[in-house]
Amino acid sequence: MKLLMRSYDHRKIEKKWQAKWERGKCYHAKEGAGGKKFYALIEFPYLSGDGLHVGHIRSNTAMDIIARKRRAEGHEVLYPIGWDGFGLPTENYAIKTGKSPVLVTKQNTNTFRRQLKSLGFSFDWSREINTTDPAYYKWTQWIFLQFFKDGLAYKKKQAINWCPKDLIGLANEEVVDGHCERCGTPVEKREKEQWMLAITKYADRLDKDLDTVDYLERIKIQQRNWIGRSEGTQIKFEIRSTKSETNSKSEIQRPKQERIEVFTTRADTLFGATYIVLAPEIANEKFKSKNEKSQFKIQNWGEVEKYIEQVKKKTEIQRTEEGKEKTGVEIKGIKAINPATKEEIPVWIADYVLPDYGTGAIMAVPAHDERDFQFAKKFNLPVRIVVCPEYPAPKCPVLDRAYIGPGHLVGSGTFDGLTNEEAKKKIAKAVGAKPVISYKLRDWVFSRQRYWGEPIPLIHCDMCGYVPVAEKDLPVKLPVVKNYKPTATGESPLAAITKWVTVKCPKCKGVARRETDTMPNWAGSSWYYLRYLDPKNKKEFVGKEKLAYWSHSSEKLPAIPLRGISRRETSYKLQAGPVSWYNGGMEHTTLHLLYSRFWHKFLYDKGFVSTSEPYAKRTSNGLILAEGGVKMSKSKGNVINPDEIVERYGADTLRIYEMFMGPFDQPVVWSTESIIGSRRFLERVWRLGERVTEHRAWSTEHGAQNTEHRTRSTEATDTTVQTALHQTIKKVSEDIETMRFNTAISQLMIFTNALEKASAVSREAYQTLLRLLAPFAPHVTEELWGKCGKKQSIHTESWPVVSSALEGTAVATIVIQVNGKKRAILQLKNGATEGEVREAATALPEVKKWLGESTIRKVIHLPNKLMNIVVD
RNA sequence: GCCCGGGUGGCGGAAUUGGCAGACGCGCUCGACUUAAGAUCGAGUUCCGAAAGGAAUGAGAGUUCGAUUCUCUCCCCGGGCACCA
Repeated sequence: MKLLMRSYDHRKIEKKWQAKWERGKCYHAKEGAGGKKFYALIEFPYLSGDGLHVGHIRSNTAMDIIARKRRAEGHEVLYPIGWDGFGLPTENYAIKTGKSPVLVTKQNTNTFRRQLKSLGFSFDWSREINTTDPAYYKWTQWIFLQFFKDGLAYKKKQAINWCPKDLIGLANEEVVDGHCERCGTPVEKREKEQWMLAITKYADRLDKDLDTVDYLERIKIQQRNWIGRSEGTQIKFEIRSTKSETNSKSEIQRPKQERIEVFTTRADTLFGATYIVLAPEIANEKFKSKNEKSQFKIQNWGEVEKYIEQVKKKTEIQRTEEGKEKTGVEIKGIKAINPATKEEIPVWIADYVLPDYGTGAIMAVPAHDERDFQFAKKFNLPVRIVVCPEYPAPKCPVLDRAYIGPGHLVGSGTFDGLTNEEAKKKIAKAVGAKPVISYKLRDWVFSRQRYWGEPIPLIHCDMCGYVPVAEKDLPVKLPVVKNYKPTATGESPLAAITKWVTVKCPKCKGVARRETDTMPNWAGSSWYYLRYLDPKNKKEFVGKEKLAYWSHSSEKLPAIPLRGISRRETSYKLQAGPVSWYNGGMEHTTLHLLYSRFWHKFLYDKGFVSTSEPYAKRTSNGLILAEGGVKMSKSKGNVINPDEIVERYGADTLRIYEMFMGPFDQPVVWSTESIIGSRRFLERVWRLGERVTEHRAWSTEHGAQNTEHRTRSTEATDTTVQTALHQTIKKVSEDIETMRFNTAISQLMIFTNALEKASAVSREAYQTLLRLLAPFAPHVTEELWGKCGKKQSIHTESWPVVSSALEGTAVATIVIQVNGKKRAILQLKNGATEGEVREAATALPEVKKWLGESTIRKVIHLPNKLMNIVVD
């Protein structure tokens, strides 16, 4: 085992400074007068029983570095911390151990708080919040009621994703490959009454407004894909009973016109639509009663119904596992009329058509859609080519797969010869189709049938329906119960507590029942960043002044390309905040990040917040994987406990190590073996202090060891050190902004190496090194700063700036190439002309050798950088 | 299948308007110090070659005086979505 340097005792130093900072309230956001404000945010930890993960430290350290740099740059910084507590892991743990979730939460909070404090993050601890605190979830409930009052929270009976192990309904976002995101059990479908939040009402703005925020491009792309905006048209198909054609006697068999509307993005292929397909669920709604009333005589209704039943029973996985193998049933007795060709085409039902996308019905164009093609092949339906890549089409080929590319129209009457893009609009217009935008995004299933969540603050009265709990009666507190176990019936355990459930209706005072479903664990985190601004407010979820104060905290953002915004309507004022910079995990992109944007937009529409987006900037860090490149997990026993690393190497070393491991936005593999490098670096910085000779503190403490160094000159005369110093200031400053922490640290190491090799270590150079290193390693730099005789904290120092006078160098290093291969390096004066460089270069023996007798064809010269001499 | 990343020494990784490939760190080798080990310091460490030199950034082609970087074709790894009409 490696031994660590003894004079740098991280155990003593780190505890000492943490206590001092806390006593001095050094990192409390001051809320003084004006000035630049900066709100740095990390995702507050979920209070799992496993304690802090090295992944938390990666994200927290990054934002801590940025927060500390901003303070040094004169910003007023808010960097808060809190706890996300509700949800299944805590509840399951409580059930397993028999402890109450409240107690478990308290214990976990204490663990997390201790661990986070041991790492020296500059959090404002006076603003701690906890989503399970009634004083907090009162406002989560209050916001829910605002949704309810606006009709955006509604109850709906529908087939939902049900996890048979966790006994809980899941949101679409929580289902991964047909399995429960949490426990991996295959998800079943269940008909249940659920509370829903109408996030789809905001689909358009959630997509469009991404243009106004500075998120990593891949985050935007992932959200856009999830929202799944697509522009198309709805086309009406008339439905006729086939019997009515052959038997014209009966009036009943000549019903009023019936229509099916389909959604398509390929109106250009309408002439190739050879059948239409309904989602089974839609067919049931549409034709069941009509069939019974014999408006339409469907000859095989029994068969159709049987298929509908089969589909209902299928689980998500069964549906996906079957993959491309299509199933379906023709509805016999009716036909649809293709509005372009006026032909009668058959009507089918099949589960490859989804009930909740578009209209739940499609026109099938087998020649130009892969799924329709497979279906047509299986059921022997006609394939009609209407788009050809070449025009005029050479001859009609037999397709072995659908052609989905662009081309010119064929077999489409007067539209022949048009490009399919032109035809899209013209055909849609000709058949009176209206433009429609569809989204993949679904409304958010918002109820959970479990104990450990915010109770939904509604009361059901037989007379009045659902009535909101009066604002003065909030919060609706979770009752203390003996049994938290979920019930297999799909009812929350709260339903069993008669005393809690039975209440008076707030409206009519009759006997009524409380809603017993609770909210999903995403509720509390959808607005927590607002509560940090005013965590103790009893009257409002956030005070107006506090909100206004921090809502202007967003930095001037760099110009970001506004993708397509010119074409889209921007009728409302767009502004992002209060959060200036939010870092977190990629895994929350389509969950928490999307949900909280939705909540914020709603609050904005209600006038409660003044910005249309909550986060001006969002970045994301890669995962930390266990050695071997696998995920850390308790079951694999490869979880790194940060406590042990802090104890052995110190918080500063761990922070440096995690930032140095690799590119911040990419996954990195943990290597305990490599940590020593970060520790050695800090030890070298420590030892370097002993060579800053003119200071008394060092000379008294370490006098005996460094008499040799003290005799050397202390003047900062070494220009290479000066140049390196300014390069370092520049590089570190830039790299922090772009989150390239690994190369920032590498530069600090390079500079440290340079100082070690220098004949003398100037006080200026050393202290600047400490200031640049301080955000990364706050404790050891604070200690060394004190040793330099400073009375004030290093973390109140201003950020070093590059002095432009020292940036340029007098000497340029020029690479000399012959035929593109490096052959020599020249040191010449800055700004040497091509002639001068050429003369000097060709004089060099190592260049001469390569030039030989051959003639020079060409010379490429990049001033101060490179010369390439091209010969035969 | 579609959409994002990524592929560079024994390992983590540097290198951008195309211009010194392998910075920085880990590991390893040799040396100094030490009774010894560790720590520390010094030298070395892509491959082939004794050297001169040559080859090399997943594979192959192209553009260029010059390609890790740009273009095309393909392979592999990670992540996301997945019958979304």
